Amino acid sequence: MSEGALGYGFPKTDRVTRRVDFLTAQKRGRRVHSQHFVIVLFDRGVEGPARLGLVTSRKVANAVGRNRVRRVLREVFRLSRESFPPRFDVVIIAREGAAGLDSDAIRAEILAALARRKGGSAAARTTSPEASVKPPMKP
RNA sequence: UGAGUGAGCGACGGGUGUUCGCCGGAGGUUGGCAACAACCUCGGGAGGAAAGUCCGAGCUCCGCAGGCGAGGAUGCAGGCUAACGGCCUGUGGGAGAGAUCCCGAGGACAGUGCAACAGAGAAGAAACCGCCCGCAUGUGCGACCGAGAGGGAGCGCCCGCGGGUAAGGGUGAAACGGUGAGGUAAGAGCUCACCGCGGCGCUGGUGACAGCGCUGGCAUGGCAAACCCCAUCCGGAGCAAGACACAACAGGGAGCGAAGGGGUAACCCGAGAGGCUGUGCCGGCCGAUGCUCCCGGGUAUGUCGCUGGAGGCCGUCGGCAACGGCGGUCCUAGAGGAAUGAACGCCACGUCGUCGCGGGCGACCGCGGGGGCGAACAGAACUCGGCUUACAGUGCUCUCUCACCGG
RNA sequence: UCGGGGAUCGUCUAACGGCAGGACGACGGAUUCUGGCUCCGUCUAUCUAGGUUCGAAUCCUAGUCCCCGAG
Repeated sequence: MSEGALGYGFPKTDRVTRRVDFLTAQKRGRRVHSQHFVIVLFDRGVEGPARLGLVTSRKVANAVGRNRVRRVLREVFRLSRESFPPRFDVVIIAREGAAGLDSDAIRAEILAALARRKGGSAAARTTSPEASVKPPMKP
């Protein structure tokens, strides 16, 4: 794949697809909580793009509602790649009530949570990964 | 005329544009020995219930001579179907004013059970209050008869014995046929008429059953969604089935393990067979519980199973119908942390105001313009046939209610 | 995908097909100077919809929700 150029695509390599990866991320990763989501960030230690994994249990909604939440979360990931640090596995766990939100509310909540992480304990680590990220190109 | 209510039946379950994306398919370009990867083009990508997972099958693996039993399911008849607990057409019941709808609808003389409370009595019954007959008969009053002794109809109160009876009272969800008449001491299917029930016969029907006739006085009380009996059906598991290819680790086998040394031996030491440091040399590090190869097993993982099928639509023929035959035509989801989306529009649709035009005596209706609001239930995970449940709107039929208009 | 179990006062739990009981709690009262303890009394429930039965928490059917197990 083309090195590091962040388009708006969402190929399979940018997803967490193995159960083991989910488990290690949830076991070792850092957690950021918001009202309707839990975001787990785990540094794989290997160079590569950010990968997204989604967890929506049956408590969130019925199948249609769970699908919608996942699609919107993917859309947030896809259109706001600069907010997701490379090398990290990002697992987003939806909580009860997430299905009642509209797209804008979900986007705002996720981005706010990620920004809070940077402003917090991650400040010491500075922005070395983020610096190499090119700003998103115009569509 | 309009609005609404309830019930039933049927079909449907929006279309489309732009931008950015997703899934798998075909073709092409580039890179690579190849597997493959990236990109480009083309066309495809949720449902009537995809849902619940309640039945029935296909498919796959395991098991299997046959019989009996256990366990489970079904239960009016005939038909349809690959099959079904499904569907169709009927039969018999039930509900309703009606359109119409509902029914697990075999057996209670095979056996075992259950029925609280009330009531005399609750199962092949009983005699409480009653009614009737016979016998026995206490006490008070006592018309009347008699000269008297005494007898004594009758009335009041109290108390039996034996028998008849199942009509009446009352209890209950249910009391061993119902109503009426005759009959009787009083009563009783004791007799009769009608109804119900059973049996037999005839007729119609493939049958469930229906109609008619004769007959029995009725020993058919209820509950089997109590145990159960009878009849029929059922081997078990499920695509995480199952098949194939194969890492690591562990297991088995073979080979290597110098010179030299120790030990009876297994084996050990060792300047080292070999490995790491990208490769070669030097150097460094590790190093016999090691290294290399082979074997079967088959985990992680990958591939297959994986979608063209008891398929949809149209026509025609047979059938009341479910359905079937024939002909034509169409096929376009196949993922695997799980695609079919997001944003902004346009057009249809429904609804609420409003404006214009047309129709009608009128209540109102139709068409058009512009605007606001709304759009359900729900997401394929091997595939079919059903059932059940959820659902915005829309069509038809029937019922009822209200408002208004005309007569 | 398959299998099992459950739902009863606010909570935890009982109940051969026959009046839904108990404990804690709540409320009211008594006792106390007040509160607690104690005593007395009261209130409150069968998950939903149908069906069988004279009668259903119990039996049957459908649905909703919860819990557990197997791969």
